[in-house]
Amino acid sequence: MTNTTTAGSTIVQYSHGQDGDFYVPGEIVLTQNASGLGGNPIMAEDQARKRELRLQKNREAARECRRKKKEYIKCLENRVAVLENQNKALIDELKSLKELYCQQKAE
DNA sequence: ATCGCCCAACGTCACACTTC
DNA sequence: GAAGTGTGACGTTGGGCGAT
Repeated sequence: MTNTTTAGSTIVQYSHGQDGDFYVPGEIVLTQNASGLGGNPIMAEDQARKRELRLQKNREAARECRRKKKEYIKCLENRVAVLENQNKALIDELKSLKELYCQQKAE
């Protein structure tokens, strides 16, 4: 599976490998940032490298964030199931206690 | 076969919050 | 206060599935 995403003026491609996703960087487009650095190619390259690093970290952070969210939702669903069972049991108990009470009252 | 719709997963951006 | 981190919002993609 491959994916291509356009974000602003950059093109990002990624694919699913055996060990998860691997990143295939597209052409790095240097816009006004490069000229803002006085056109220094080393500084621009450094900026681009920093940006790639930040994007990669954020990509992993987003994955982890989604994983945690899914886990949290599963936890909540489990809790709902447990509470529903408890509620059912308490209703049953109340019902039998009421019946017992009515029987004793009739005697 | 293909079209349209829905869903899950993804990457990126923006922004709030935390850490140093 | 700058750098790092977590997360909501958004747009994109591919796969599944029913209708035609």
